[in-house]
Amino acid sequence: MKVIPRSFYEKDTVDVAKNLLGKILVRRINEMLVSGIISETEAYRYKDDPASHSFGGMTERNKAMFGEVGRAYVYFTYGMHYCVNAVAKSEKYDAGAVLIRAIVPKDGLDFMLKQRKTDVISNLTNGPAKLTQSLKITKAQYGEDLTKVSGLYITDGINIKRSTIESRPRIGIKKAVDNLWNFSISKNYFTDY
DNA sequence: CTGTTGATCTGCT
DNA sequence: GCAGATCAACAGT
Repeated sequence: MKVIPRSFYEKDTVDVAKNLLGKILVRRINEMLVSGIISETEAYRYKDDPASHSFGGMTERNKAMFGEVGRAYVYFTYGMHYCVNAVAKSEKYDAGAVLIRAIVPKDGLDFMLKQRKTDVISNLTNGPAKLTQSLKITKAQYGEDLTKVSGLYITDGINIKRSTIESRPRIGIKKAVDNLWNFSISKNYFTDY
């Protein structure tokens, strides 16, 4: 599997969100690999996106969104949950990131089950805070380079046809509801597979 | 400094 | 369907 180069992330945040579907999110802990196929993403942009963390300008928490593309933006929310984003933006914007909302478990099932303290595989990584728990992603991965084989990176995966991508309003968002920036692989894609 | 709200999930009702 | 866990940003005092 080839690691995805930085140039992949130097495009419009919304396009990168779509392109990330089907790619593999890989977490390396010591020599062990834990990974999954990215099946749902959301785009968060900048001044034109009131729902984005970066909308109000740079803060200590969101500064990764203004930094180099192809890096991880990890944030803590609701007092107990972490979520992962891949920093991605075109030259037109100073900030932007793609939230990874769901993956399909691939390698390291045992580890994930242990992390989540459950035996229901379908409930392992089907939410943004669930997948970070399964892959043991925390603030320690803040700013990690996703374009190199490091503790956290993204590689090539399966090919997704453009027509099998579904768009919806982003989940749990009240602002900018007209932006259909939640992207997922149609369930039919997996049942046919 | 204080109170509210949130890109959430779990467990109970 | 709702409370609880309880951190960071923000608006208001």
